[in-house]
Amino acid sequence: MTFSLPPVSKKSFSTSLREKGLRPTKQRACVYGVILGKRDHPTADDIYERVRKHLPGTSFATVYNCLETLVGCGLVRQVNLDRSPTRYCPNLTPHAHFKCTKTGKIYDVQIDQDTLSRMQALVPEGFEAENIDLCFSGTGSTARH
Amino acid sequence: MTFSLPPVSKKSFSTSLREKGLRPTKQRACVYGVILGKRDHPTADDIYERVRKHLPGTSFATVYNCLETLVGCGLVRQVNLDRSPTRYCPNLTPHAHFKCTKTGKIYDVQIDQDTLSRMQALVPEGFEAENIDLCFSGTGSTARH
DNA sequence: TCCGTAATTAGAATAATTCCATTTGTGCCT
DNA sequence: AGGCACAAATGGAATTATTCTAATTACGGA
Repeated sequence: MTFSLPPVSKKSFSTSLREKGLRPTKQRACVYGVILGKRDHPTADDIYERVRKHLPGTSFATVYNCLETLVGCGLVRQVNLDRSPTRYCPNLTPHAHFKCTKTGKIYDVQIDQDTLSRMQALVPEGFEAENIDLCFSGTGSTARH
Repeated sequence: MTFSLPPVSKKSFSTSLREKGLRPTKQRACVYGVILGKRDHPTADDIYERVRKHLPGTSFATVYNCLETLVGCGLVRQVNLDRSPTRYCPNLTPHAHFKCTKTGKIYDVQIDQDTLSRMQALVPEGFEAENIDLCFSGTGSTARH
Protein backbone atom coordinates (compact mmCIF):
# COMPACT_ATOMS: atom_id res chain seq x y z
CA MET A 1 0.00 0.00 0.00
CA THR A 2 1.31 3.41 -0.91
CA PHE A 3 0.24 6.89 0.08
CA SER A 4 1.42 8.71 -3.02
CA LEU A 5 0.33 12.28 -3.46
CA PRO A 6 -2.68 12.19 -5.76
CA PRO A 7 -4.20 9.05 -4.31
CA VAL A 8 -7.60 9.09 -5.96
CA SER A 9 -8.36 9.95 -9.53
CA LYS A 10 -11.02 12.43 -10.48
CA LYS A 11 -13.58 9.74 -11.00
CA SER A 12 -17.17 10.73 -11.16
CA PHE A 13 -19.55 10.09 -8.34
CA SER A 14 -21.71 7.69 -10.35
CA THR A 15 -18.77 5.77 -11.72
CA SER A 16 -17.25 5.17 -8.31
CA LEU A 17 -20.50 3.78 -7.04
CA ARG A 18 -21.27 1.66 -10.06
CA GLU A 19 -17.83 0.11 -9.96
CA LYS A 20 -18.89 -1.43 -6.68
CA GLY A 21 -22.29 -2.42 -7.99
CA LEU A 22 -24.01 0.35 -6.02
CA ARG A 23 -26.58 2.79 -7.28
CA PRO A 24 -26.14 6.53 -7.49
CA THR A 25 -29.41 7.38 -5.78
CA LYS A 26 -30.59 10.93 -5.25
CA GLN A 27 -29.98 10.68 -1.52
CA ARG A 28 -26.40 9.59 -2.05
CA ALA A 29 -25.87 12.31 -4.60
CA CYS A 30 -27.31 14.88 -2.24
CA VAL A 31 -25.18 13.79 0.72
CA TYR A 32 -22.13 13.89 -1.48
CA GLY A 33 -23.15 17.27 -2.87
CA VAL A 34 -23.60 18.99 0.45
CA ILE A 35 -20.22 17.77 1.68
CA LEU A 36 -18.53 18.88 -1.49
CA GLY A 37 -20.44 22.14 -1.64
CA LYS A 38 -19.12 23.60 1.55
CA ARG A 39 -15.50 22.93 2.28
CA ASP A 40 -15.86 22.51 6.04
CA HIS A 41 -15.92 19.33 8.10
CA PRO A 42 -19.57 18.64 8.77
CA THR A 43 -20.90 16.10 11.24
CA ALA A 44 -23.65 13.64 10.32
CA ASP A 45 -26.00 16.05 12.02
CA ASP A 46 -24.86 19.00 9.91
CA ILE A 47 -25.21 16.89 6.80
CA TYR A 48 -28.68 15.79 7.82
CA GLU A 49 -29.75 19.43 8.18
CA ARG A 50 -28.36 20.38 4.81
CA VAL A 51 -29.71 17.37 2.99
CA ARG A 52 -33.21 17.98 4.31
CA LYS A 53 -33.26 21.39 2.66
CA HIS A 54 -33.10 19.60 -0.67
CA LEU A 55 -34.79 16.30 0.14
CA PRO A 56 -37.06 16.97 3.12
CA GLY A 57 -38.12 13.36 3.62
CA THR A 58 -34.64 12.06 4.26
CA SER A 59 -34.12 10.13 7.48
CA PHE A 60 -31.14 10.03 9.75
CA ALA A 61 -30.57 6.38 9.00
CA THR A 62 -30.30 7.23 5.33
CA VAL A 63 -27.73 9.91 5.98
CA TYR A 64 -25.65 7.42 7.94
CA ASN A 65 -26.12 4.77 5.28
CA CYS A 66 -25.09 7.13 2.52
CA LEU A 67 -22.06 8.30 4.44
CA GLU A 68 -20.96 4.75 5.02
CA THR A 69 -21.36 4.02 1.33
CA LEU A 70 -19.46 7.12 0.24
CA VAL A 71 -16.64 6.39 2.64
CA GLY A 72 -16.54 2.82 1.39
CA CYS A 73 -16.23 4.05 -2.18
CA GLY A 74 -13.45 6.45 -1.24
CA LEU A 75 -15.48 9.50 -2.19
CA VAL A 76 -15.25 11.15 1.19
CA ARG A 77 -13.07 10.67 4.20
CA GLN A 78 -14.14 10.09 7.75
CA VAL A 79 -12.47 12.22 10.38
CA ASN A 80 -12.50 11.19 14.00
CA LEU A 81 -11.07 13.65 16.42
CA ASP A 82 -11.17 12.82 20.13
CA ARG A 83 -14.67 11.91 21.31
CA SER A 84 -16.58 14.42 19.24
CA PRO A 85 -19.01 13.32 16.53
CA THR A 86 -17.48 11.94 13.35
CA ARG A 87 -16.86 14.48 10.66
CA TYR A 88 -16.69 14.06 6.92
CA CYS A 89 -14.27 15.57 4.50
CA PRO A 90 -14.19 15.74 0.69
CA ASN A 91 -10.45 16.42 0.59
CA LEU A 92 -8.95 13.18 -0.64
CA THR A 93 -5.33 14.31 -0.84
CA PRO A 94 -3.13 13.09 2.02
CA HIS A 95 -3.60 15.59 4.76
CA ALA A 96 -3.69 15.88 8.49
CA HIS A 97 -6.14 17.78 10.64
CA PHE A 98 -5.61 20.50 13.14
CA LYS A 99 -8.30 21.09 15.71
CA CYS A 100 -8.36 24.32 17.64
CA THR A 101 -9.19 23.52 21.22
CA LYS A 102 -10.65 26.97 21.74
CA THR A 103 -12.95 27.34 18.77
CA GLY A 104 -13.41 23.70 17.82
CA LYS A 105 -12.61 24.66 14.24
CA ILE A 106 -10.85 22.10 12.10
CA TYR A 107 -8.22 22.91 9.53
CA ASP A 108 -6.73 20.75 6.82
CA VAL A 109 -2.94 20.50 6.94
CA GLN A 110 -1.20 19.23 3.85
CA ILE A 111 1.39 16.50 4.24
CA ASP A 112 4.33 16.47 1.87
CA GLN A 113 5.36 13.22 0.28
CA ASP A 114 8.61 13.07 2.18
CA THR A 115 7.07 13.33 5.61
CA LEU A 116 4.36 10.93 4.56
CA SER A 117 6.96 8.34 3.58
CA ARG A 118 8.74 8.76 6.86
CA MET A 119 5.56 8.28 8.80
CA GLN A 120 4.82 5.24 6.78
CA ALA A 121 8.27 3.89 7.50
CA LEU A 122 7.41 3.79 11.19
CA VAL A 123 5.10 0.87 10.65
CA PRO A 124 6.98 -2.25 11.74
CA GLU A 125 7.89 -5.23 9.60
CA GLY A 126 4.93 -7.45 8.92
CA PHE A 127 2.29 -4.81 9.48
CA GLU A 128 0.41 -3.37 6.57
CA ALA A 129 -1.09 0.09 7.08
CA GLU A 130 -4.15 0.76 4.98
CA ASN A 131 -4.83 4.05 6.57
CA ILE A 132 -2.92 6.81 8.31
CA ASP A 133 -4.49 9.38 10.55
CA LEU A 134 -2.58 12.33 11.83
CA CYS A 135 -4.11 15.03 13.88
CA PHE A 136 -2.92 17.95 15.87
CA SER A 137 -4.78 19.80 18.51
CA GLY A 138 -3.93 23.11 20.07
CA THR A 139 -4.64 26.75 19.55
CA GLY A 140 -5.37 28.08 16.09
CA SER A 141 -3.86 31.10 14.48
CA THR A 142 -4.71 34.30 16.30
CA ALA A 143 -4.65 36.02 12.90
CA ARG A 144 -7.66 34.02 11.84
CA HIS A 145 -10.09 34.80 14.62
CA MET B 1 5.92 23.50 22.61
CA THR B 2 8.31 20.67 21.87
CA PHE B 3 7.86 16.95 21.56
CA SER B 4 11.32 15.89 22.64
CA LEU B 5 11.92 12.27 23.34
CA PRO B 6 11.59 11.80 27.08
CA PRO B 7 8.67 14.19 27.54
CA VAL B 8 7.70 13.38 31.07
CA SER B 9 10.01 12.81 33.95
CA LYS B 10 9.71 9.81 36.22
CA LYS B 11 7.70 11.70 38.75
CA SER B 12 5.79 9.73 41.28
CA PHE B 13 2.06 9.32 41.10
CA SER B 14 1.44 11.22 44.34
CA THR B 15 3.75 14.05 43.44
CA SER B 16 2.13 14.63 40.08
CA LEU B 17 -1.26 14.89 41.69
CA ARG B 18 -0.20 17.05 44.60
CA GLU B 19 1.50 19.48 42.29
CA LYS B 20 -1.93 20.26 40.96
CA GLY B 21 -3.49 20.38 44.41
CA LEU B 22 -5.19 17.02 43.93
CA ARG B 23 -5.27 14.11 46.33
CA PRO B 24 -3.76 10.72 45.67
CA THR B 25 -6.84 8.76 46.70
CA LYS B 26 -6.98 5.00 46.74
CA GLN B 27 -9.33 4.97 43.75
CA ARG B 28 -6.95 7.08 41.71
CA ALA B 29 -4.03 4.94 42.74
CA CYS B 30 -5.93 1.82 41.82
CA VAL B 31 -6.98 3.11 38.40
CA TYR B 32 -3.42 4.15 37.74
CA GLY B 33 -2.15 0.81 39.00
CA VAL B 34 -4.33 -1.34 36.80
CA ILE B 35 -3.39 0.63 33.69
CA LEU B 36 0.28 0.40 34.53
CA GLY B 37 0.06 -3.21 35.59
CA LYS B 38 -0.97 -4.61 32.26
CA ARG B 39 0.66 -3.05 29.26
CA ASP B 40 -2.38 -3.17 27.00
CA HIS B 41 -4.79 -0.41 26.01
CA PRO B 42 -7.81 -0.85 28.25
CA THR B 43 -11.12 0.91 27.81
CA ALA B 44 -12.91 2.58 30.71
CA ASP B 45 -14.95 -0.57 30.92
CA ASP B 46 -11.91 -2.82 31.18
CA ILE B 47 -10.49 -0.55 33.83
CA TYR B 48 -13.74 -0.62 35.77
CA GLU B 49 -13.67 -4.41 35.80
CA ARG B 50 -10.10 -4.54 37.00
CA VAL B 51 -10.51 -1.85 39.61
CA ARG B 52 -13.52 -3.55 41.12
CA LYS B 53 -11.46 -6.64 41.85
CA HIS B 54 -9.47 -4.50 44.26
CA LEU B 55 -12.05 -1.93 45.32
CA PRO B 56 -15.45 -3.54 44.80
CA GLY B 57 -17.49 -0.46 45.67
CA THR B 58 -16.05 1.68 42.91
CA SER B 59 -18.53 3.30 40.58
CA PHE B 60 -18.29 3.99 36.89
CA ALA B 61 -18.40 7.70 37.49
CA THR B 62 -15.35 7.37 39.70
CA VAL B 63 -13.43 5.49 37.05
CA TYR B 64 -14.21 8.21 34.57
CA ASN B 65 -13.34 10.90 37.08
CA CYS B 66 -10.06 9.26 37.94
CA LEU B 67 -9.16 8.79 34.30
CA GLU B 68 -9.85 12.42 33.58
CA THR B 69 -7.69 13.42 36.49
CA LEU B 70 -4.83 11.13 35.50
CA VAL B 71 -4.93 12.34 31.93
CA GLY B 72 -4.98 15.93 33.16
CA CYS B 73 -1.88 15.26 35.24
CA GLY B 74 -0.11 13.65 32.31
CA LEU B 75 0.13 10.30 34.03
CA VAL B 76 -1.69 8.38 31.33
CA ARG B 77 -2.57 9.10 27.75
CA GLN B 78 -5.94 8.93 26.15
CA VAL B 79 -6.16 7.07 22.86
CA ASN B 80 -9.06 7.58 20.52
CA LEU B 81 -9.17 5.33 17.52
CA ASP B 82 -12.10 5.63 15.13
CA ARG B 83 -15.45 5.40 16.92
CA SER B 84 -14.54 2.76 19.44
CA PRO B 85 -14.47 3.47 23.17
CA THR B 86 -11.60 5.59 24.44
CA ARG B 87 -8.56 3.66 25.52
CA TYR B 88 -5.89 4.52 28.03
CA CYS B 89 -2.19 4.05 27.79
CA PRO B 90 0.63 4.37 30.32
CA ASN B 91 3.29 4.78 27.65
CA LEU B 92 4.23 8.42 27.84
CA THR B 93 6.98 8.39 25.26
CA PRO B 94 6.04 9.83 21.87
CA HIS B 95 4.48 6.99 20.01
CA ALA B 96 1.85 6.22 17.45
CA HIS B 97 -0.73 3.46 17.47
CA PHE B 98 -1.42 0.71 15.04
CA LYS B 99 -4.81 -0.90 15.11
CA CYS B 100 -5.31 -4.22 13.45
CA THR B 101 -8.62 -4.13 11.65
CA LYS B 102 -8.97 -7.88 11.92
CA THR B 103 -8.23 -8.52 15.57
CA GLY B 104 -8.88 -5.06 16.99
CA LYS B 105 -5.54 -5.33 18.77
CA ILE B 106 -3.61 -2.13 19.30
CA TYR B 107 0.15 -1.86 19.11
CA ASP B 108 2.44 0.94 20.17
CA VAL B 109 4.73 2.21 17.43
CA GLN B 110 7.69 4.30 18.48
CA ILE B 111 8.32 7.57 16.69
CA ASP B 112 11.90 8.70 16.25
CA GLN B 113 12.77 12.29 17.00
CA ASP B 114 13.48 13.11 13.39
CA THR B 115 10.11 12.01 12.07
CA LEU B 116 8.45 13.67 15.03
CA SER B 117 10.09 16.97 14.18
CA ARG B 118 9.02 16.68 10.60
CA MET B 119 5.46 16.00 11.57
CA GLN B 120 5.55 18.94 13.87
CA ALA B 121 6.87 21.10 11.07
CA LEU B 122 3.67 20.50 9.14
CA VAL B 123 1.75 22.71 11.52
CA PRO B 124 1.29 26.06 9.80
CA GLU B 125 2.56 29.43 10.97
CA GLY B 126 0.53 30.80 13.82
CA PHE B 127 -0.81 27.48 15.00
CA GLU B 128 0.45 25.93 18.19
CA ALA B 129 0.09 22.16 18.48
CA GLU B 130 -0.19 20.93 22.04
CA ASN B 131 -0.83 17.40 21.02
CA ILE B 132 -0.08 15.10 18.13
CA ASP B 133 -1.95 11.93 17.38
CA LEU B 134 -0.82 9.51 14.79
CA CYS B 135 -2.50 6.26 14.13
CA PHE B 136 -2.35 3.57 11.55
CA SER B 137 -4.90 0.96 10.82
CA GLY B 138 -4.55 -2.14 8.74
CA THR B 139 -3.61 -5.73 9.16
CA GLY B 140 -1.26 -6.77 11.91
CA SER B 141 1.71 -9.01 11.60
CA THR B 142 0.78 -12.52 10.57
CA ALA B 143 3.73 -13.70 12.64
CA ARG B 144 2.00 -12.53 15.79
CA HIS B 145 -1.31 -14.30 15.52
C1' DT C 1 -11.91 17.20 67.03
C1' DC C 2 -14.52 19.94 63.78
C1' DC C 3 -15.21 22.22 59.26
C1' DG C 4 -14.84 23.07 54.55
C1' DT C 5 -13.97 21.24 50.51
C1' DA C 6 -12.58 17.47 47.46
C1' DA C 7 -13.81 13.00 46.00
C1' DT C 8 -16.94 9.31 45.47
C1' DT C 9 -21.35 7.23 44.71
C1' DA C 10 -25.77 5.50 42.36
C1' DG C 11 -28.60 6.30 39.13
C1' DA C 12 -30.68 9.21 35.71
C1' DA C 13 -29.82 11.70 31.46
C1' DT C 14 -27.63 12.56 27.09
C1' DA C 15 -25.98 12.07 22.46
C1' DA C 16 -24.20 9.75 18.57
C1' DT C 17 -24.85 5.92 16.21
C1' DT C 18 -26.80 1.41 14.89
C1' DC C 19 -30.39 -1.83 14.39
C1' DC C 20 -34.83 -3.60 12.81
C1' DA C 21 -38.92 -4.37 10.41
C1' DT C 22 -41.35 -2.35 6.77
C1' DT C 23 -41.97 0.22 2.60
C1' DT C 24 -40.40 2.14 -1.65
C1' DG C 25 -37.74 2.31 -5.84
C1' DT C 26 -35.08 0.33 -9.75
C1' DG C 27 -33.25 -2.62 -13.21
C1' DC C 28 -34.18 -6.64 -15.61
C1' DC C 29 -36.49 -10.45 -17.95
C1' DT C 30 -40.12 -11.98 -20.49
C1' DA D 1 -45.94 -3.01 -20.21
C1' DG D 2 -46.01 -6.26 -15.96
C1' DG D 3 -44.04 -8.55 -12.48
C1' DC D 4 -39.89 -10.08 -9.75
C1' DA D 5 -35.98 -9.70 -6.96
C1' DC D 6 -33.24 -7.14 -4.54
C1' DA D 7 -31.14 -2.64 -3.20
C1' DA D 8 -32.09 1.43 -0.73
C1' DA D 9 -34.70 4.35 2.25
C1' DT D 10 -37.67 5.05 6.17
C1' DG D 11 -39.26 5.77 11.18
C1' DG D 12 -38.64 4.55 15.36
C1' DA D 13 -36.72 1.81 18.88
C1' DA D 14 -32.44 0.21 20.91
C1' DT D 15 -27.69 0.51 22.17
C1' DT D 16 -23.59 2.27 24.16
C1' DA D 17 -20.18 5.25 25.89
C1' DT D 18 -20.05 8.95 28.50
C1' DT D 19 -21.62 12.89 31.40
C1' DC D 20 -24.47 14.94 34.78
C1' DT D 21 -26.79 15.48 39.30
C1' DA D 22 -27.76 15.37 43.91
C1' DA D 23 -26.54 13.21 47.94
C1' DT D 24 -22.96 10.99 50.86
C1' DT D 25 -18.32 10.17 52.48
C1' DA D 26 -13.48 11.11 53.43
C1' DC D 27 -9.51 14.06 54.13
C1' DG D 28 -6.37 17.72 55.58
C1' DG D 29 -5.78 21.78 58.03
C1' DA D 30 -7.16 25.12 61.85
